[in-house]
Amino acid sequence: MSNESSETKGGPSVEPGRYNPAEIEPKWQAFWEKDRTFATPDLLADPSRKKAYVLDMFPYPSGAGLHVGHPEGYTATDIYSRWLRSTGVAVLHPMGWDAFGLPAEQYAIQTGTHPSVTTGKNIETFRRQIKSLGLSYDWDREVDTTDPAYVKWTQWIFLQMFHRGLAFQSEMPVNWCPALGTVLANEEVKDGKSERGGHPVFRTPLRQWMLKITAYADRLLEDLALCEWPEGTRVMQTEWIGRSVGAEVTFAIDGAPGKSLEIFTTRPDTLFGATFMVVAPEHPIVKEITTEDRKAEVDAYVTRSINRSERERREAKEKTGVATGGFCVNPVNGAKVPVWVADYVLWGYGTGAIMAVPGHDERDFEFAKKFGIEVIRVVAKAPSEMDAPLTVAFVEEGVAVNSGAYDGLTTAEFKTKITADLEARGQGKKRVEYKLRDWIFSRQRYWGEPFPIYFPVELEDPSGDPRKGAKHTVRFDQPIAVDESELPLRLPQLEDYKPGEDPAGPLARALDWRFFQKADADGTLRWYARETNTMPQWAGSCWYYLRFLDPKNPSAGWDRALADAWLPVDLYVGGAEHAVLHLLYARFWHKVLFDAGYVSQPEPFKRLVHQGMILGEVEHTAYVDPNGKLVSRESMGERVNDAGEDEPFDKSSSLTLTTKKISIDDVMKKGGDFVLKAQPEIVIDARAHKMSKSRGNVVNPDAIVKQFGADALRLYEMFMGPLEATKPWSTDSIQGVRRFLDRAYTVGTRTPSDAAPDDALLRVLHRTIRKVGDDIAGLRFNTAISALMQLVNELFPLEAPPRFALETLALLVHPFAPHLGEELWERLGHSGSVQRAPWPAYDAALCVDAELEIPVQVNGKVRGRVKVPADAAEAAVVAAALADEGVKKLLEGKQLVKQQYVAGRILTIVVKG
RNA sequence: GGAGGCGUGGCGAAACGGCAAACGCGCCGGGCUUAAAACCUGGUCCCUCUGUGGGUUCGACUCCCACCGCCUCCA
Repeated sequence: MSNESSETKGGPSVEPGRYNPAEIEPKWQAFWEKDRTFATPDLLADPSRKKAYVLDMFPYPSGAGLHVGHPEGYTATDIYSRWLRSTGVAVLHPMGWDAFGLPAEQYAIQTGTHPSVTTGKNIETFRRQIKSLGLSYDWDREVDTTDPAYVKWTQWIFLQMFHRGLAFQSEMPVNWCPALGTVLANEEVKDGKSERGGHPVFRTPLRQWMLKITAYADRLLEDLALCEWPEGTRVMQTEWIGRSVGAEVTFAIDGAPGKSLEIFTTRPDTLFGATFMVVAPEHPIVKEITTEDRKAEVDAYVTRSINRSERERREAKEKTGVATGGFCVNPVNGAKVPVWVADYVLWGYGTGAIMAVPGHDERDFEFAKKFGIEVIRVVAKAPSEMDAPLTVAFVEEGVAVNSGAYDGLTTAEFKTKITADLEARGQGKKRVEYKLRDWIFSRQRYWGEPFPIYFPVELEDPSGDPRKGAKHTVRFDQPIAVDESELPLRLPQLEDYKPGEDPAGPLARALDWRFFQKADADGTLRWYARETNTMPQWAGSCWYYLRFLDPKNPSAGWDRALADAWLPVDLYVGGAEHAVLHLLYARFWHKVLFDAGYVSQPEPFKRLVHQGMILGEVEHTAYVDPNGKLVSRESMGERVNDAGEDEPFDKSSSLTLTTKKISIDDVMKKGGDFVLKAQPEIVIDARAHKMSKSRGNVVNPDAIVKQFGADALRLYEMFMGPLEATKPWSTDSIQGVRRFLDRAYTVGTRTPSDAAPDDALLRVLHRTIRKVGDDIAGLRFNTAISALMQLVNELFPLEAPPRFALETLALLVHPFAPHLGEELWERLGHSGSVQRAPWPAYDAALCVDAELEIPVQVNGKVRGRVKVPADAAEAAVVAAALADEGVKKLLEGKQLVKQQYVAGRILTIVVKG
């Protein structure tokens, strides 16, 4: 109600009787809540009804609150959902919180506040902010992954995997970061340091829970065909799984009858070019094969390598390795080939051993060159090039050369033939290998789901108490599942959340929680120890879309009948940063549940869309050297400074440059560049950057809602450009959509006339109905809004617009600007939500103008325009065109070659002579 | 280095292979006002002009090839 200038600074002031979002938005939000307007219909009671499950990737409720990127995807799904509901579809559109995670725990470490308290507060903020946007979620279905009632079923799913042998323990060399007190995934480690905080990371073997995602590799790959997903995302998943077909080949070890080395290769056709073998430093054969004289060097190398991370080893610029002194025998030609150990071969992939073919593999070539090993060409573009020297590895396919009886075969033929031949001789077989590894599923942290697993404890003194330090051994090799009736297994309260230097994690210190006694079958009390690792943050988000189906069910994670009715998710919207891991993990869990009979759809998410990133406002920056001299863009280079950061420098003077913000008023366009008005020879940068605290260009949605209203924020974010595109923010442009809402309100609240719309207006209305509906279905919200703007511009001059026009406006605008839509609908005399009114229908015949102006093209150029009735036949259009002076002149004395009329669009005539 | 995407007015953008620039921002003028903002109203020329060069086609922003530049992800 307040229109004090201090509160609306920068935004439009509100006069009485005008559009005032501060008044109508809370009003309708309260109405929806009371009216339960967005309650999910009971699909089981009405199984024939069309359904749509519309889902947003639920957020991690961070302390920073909502970001303008969040409303982008949320508004898109909201518009889609509201539109679907008004067309009679049963819609499930829920929201929840992915609330386990590191920040709350870090905060707890610093302040001693329990993470559940921090999490609760953050959720409250997020919920308030999201509700202020007028999003049509069914809030009765809200879920929180940290809620014990939710954790219960996360643990239950884990047990299903455990019982199926899909969850197992393994000693894994992991990325252990003592500072963070956790094991990090490979993608969380950059250059030997943690991505978060930059703490050093070490390779160390640690007992870990693993999930056997590799067992599903083929199905995860194949079923991508069922996913209507962005091409890029499907490609990324495919590459992440990394299926490759090749052969496992057995190389006998020279001088050790009966002993052999198995290698995996995708290029068995290059076997004749194998001039050495390489085994991973972890390979057990290293010990057996290394000769006495090589032992010291090999041992030193192996020790050094094992401490390097896999990533480091893969990315290493310089190949390293040492010869073991041992030899293998090439099964195809009996040649003796030396065996090397080198860390560019990874123990986790294939068999941890390769045959090295320097002629046709880049890494092998590099290695051979460095160590002076022979390079043999066995593939060539043509047989005549069999002796062409190799200056780089020839990795393409071609025809076989120098390969005995196989010479002349194409790469593909050779692969098939040699694989079959090796198999017949028992020296190899076809093998499929994946880049995908099993998923390291445990974290040594507090704020996560505890594993519902415990282990027997063996005491040196059977009457001792392990909680009081009695000597004991935990039998990790005998994991026992917590009985389902005892779920959820809750986290203990702790005073101290710090991870500490013990990789077992903070839960290991909760002795009263960790150790407990239980009676045996014969009645004797025995000690047990709980698992002290917790699950990673991914766990909760792997199945939240299932809990939304049945969020309050105390006796099951979800009801199977509800899953059958609602799945799959019809539209899933979220950031591209989850293109690989979250989506792959969730698909994996889903398939496990599918196999276990808890869901009957093979894939969880049918149509997936990634909303584009919203960047900060465009900034104009000039480069300045230390003497204050401006340096033009083209003489600027980038280099790495002593601190290891990229920095700009002047290529002519070599001085380090700093950036200086330039006001748009001091800038002008020259050619394709922006230059300073005062010094046009200085080219400056004009671009938008990612929003970040350090850059100070973060836009807070709360402030925008306060200044312009939620409908304006929603509309602006949808009007900026295509949903998937990266777009720069512009506060100036919000004024434009706010102005539109203002005008829509002004015209929409005029007293309607009961007269029917005239023909022209009627056609505009029908065309707009069609356009807006089609665009919503295709998620083209920017063009739908443009059509609504045109409609309002059309209606604005009318003092008393026809009632039909105003009702159509209210109905069409409501998915985008729901508060305004409701207000207009109410002011037109309706009671109840506009959401319950049916979406207007259009008449296709009324979607075109009665009379069209058809351009006439002669030899590729538009030479005239003719007005014809919309349904005019080709002959009539041609006749009209020939009557056109300009066209007639061009045709005189020429010979007609071709004439084509594209109905309603264009008439094209081609003449010669 | 690889994969995916994108290059259209001063800016965000629009355009089933068929009138390039809809819609909005900004800018300029007029009205209202003592004045300004807001609001209303009109304008935003010229250049066949869609990153560059080729090709397909009666016709290319759109399809194909090459190049240049930018972004994202992976290495």
